[in-house]
Amino acid sequence: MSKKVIIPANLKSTLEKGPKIYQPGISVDCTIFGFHENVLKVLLLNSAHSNKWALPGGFIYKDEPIENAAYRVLQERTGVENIFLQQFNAFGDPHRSDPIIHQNRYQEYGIKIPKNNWLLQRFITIGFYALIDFTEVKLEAANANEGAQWVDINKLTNLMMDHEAIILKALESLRTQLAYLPIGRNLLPKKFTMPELQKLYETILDQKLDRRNFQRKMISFGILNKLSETRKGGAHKAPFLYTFNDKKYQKALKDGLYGSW
Amino acid sequence: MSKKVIIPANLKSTLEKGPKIYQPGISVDCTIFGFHENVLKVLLLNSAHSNKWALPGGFIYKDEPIENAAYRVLQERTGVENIFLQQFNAFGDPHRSDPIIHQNRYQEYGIKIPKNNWLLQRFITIGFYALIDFTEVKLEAANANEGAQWVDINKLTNLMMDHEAIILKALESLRTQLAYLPIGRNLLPKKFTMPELQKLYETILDQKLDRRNFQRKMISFGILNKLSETRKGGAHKAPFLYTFNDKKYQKALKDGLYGSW
DNA sequence: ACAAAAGTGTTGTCGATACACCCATGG
DNA sequence: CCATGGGTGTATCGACAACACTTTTGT
Repeated sequence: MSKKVIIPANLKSTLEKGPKIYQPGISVDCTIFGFHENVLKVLLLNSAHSNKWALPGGFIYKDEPIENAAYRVLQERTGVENIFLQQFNAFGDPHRSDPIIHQNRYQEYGIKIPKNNWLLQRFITIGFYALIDFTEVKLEAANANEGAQWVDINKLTNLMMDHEAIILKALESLRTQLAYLPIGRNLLPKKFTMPELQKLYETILDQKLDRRNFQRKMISFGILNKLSETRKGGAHKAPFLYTFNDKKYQKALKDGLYGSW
Repeated sequence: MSKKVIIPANLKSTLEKGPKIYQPGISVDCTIFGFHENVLKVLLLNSAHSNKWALPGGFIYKDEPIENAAYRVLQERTGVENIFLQQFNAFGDPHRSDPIIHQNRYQEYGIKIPKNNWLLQRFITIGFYALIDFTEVKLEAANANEGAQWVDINKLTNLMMDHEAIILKALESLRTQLAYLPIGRNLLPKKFTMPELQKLYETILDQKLDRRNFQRKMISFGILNKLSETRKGGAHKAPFLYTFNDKKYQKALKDGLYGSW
């Protein structure tokens, strides 16, 4: 897992006070999906020194629900309010966390982690995935050495620990959910066109879909409002804009797109 | 969560050595589904004194994968080998575990848990559900005060902490999986009849299904072997027996019953 | 005017549903 | 011999996939 936004002064205090204020041995990690220029991306942190990518993650305060901890991480990294957040799996291989990673990270600031410090012990992480409107995120470097960046999901490389496996599992879960829950509400801007929505589906599913059948199906779900405006400025015929019908969207989130058996 | 099979002598050692051999603050809880006499049941433990039902659960050894811990719990309670085991959710409300429960439990053996003992702290539990062939389970009382019993899922009452919520979430997950994964392999005896399989589905889904359509659909999945034997002894026409085709069943477990999009 | 993208319509196929009939068995 | 439950067949409906034609827009 990774840590919340910190400055060196806080690092030391985390080492000492960590076990007192956090649940020991547990973390949350968030796979944050965004969609931009027809590419599905994941928000990752990179450490200038270690040259490894990491999922945004954090610890859980002693009196904090797990979901809140995940939400806190998202807020810190993206500042976005309207987020779809879903717990999907716990990762607990005994050797998934590598003490050396923490050692190196602290080394960058000239700090040596004492032996047997809680940070060096085994961590079980609870994985969440989040869907976020790319256009609403303003990336702010936590500090000079740690920046957040969007990374193409098909170009993942050089990830820390088991973070790549976590992302792949998140994607798998997202695909499964796609089959019976509406998405897009959090991945697209308020107003969007049908082709944009279709591209999103095609990207997540990694598969071409028929333009007309897709449109009919989406409309049949009854969660869209068709606007009379069109998206001007494209090179060709202007497509209509849509918004999600919030009420019906929420209902579909609860009951599923197809109702029950 | 609950603890593994223990005798009083072990209770004290758990208090002291617990934090050294187990991951602190984390447990696993197993919702074990069985099917018998057309009723879906869950395997629960009851404490003679506390008069509360609890899910079989346990702790995770320092060097043990989470799944192994869950499997260990299943083995201890059921002795069954062929088990479908699935992680489905982590439960982490800060106030879900109640120190008084542990105090009372130990009180039964005349032991008082020291203040600040690890057992009294917050626990996050990782929920698994298991599907088990009812006929293969031999319930053995762990000790005089703690017995395991099958409880009708529609008659849950007086459960410990958040265990009822965990079971309901497990059932919900099971229903969802039913839509795209084969089940039954672990819930039914080797040989079974189509009406029996149907009853299983109807029970899990809590819904009547058409006899003939159900049969056609099941056969179309291609995971069944029809035997030439029939189930004699019933009051009416003898139904054919089936077995699962293990190879194709495993394949369906991987790829889903409908393939991918 | 034309290429490229978007809107809209039609048809065939396959699976899901609904129902009807026949067969076997125990009482 | 009849009530009950199980095996098998068929008609219909609807969802989905495949495909064609028209409309709009920028260049």
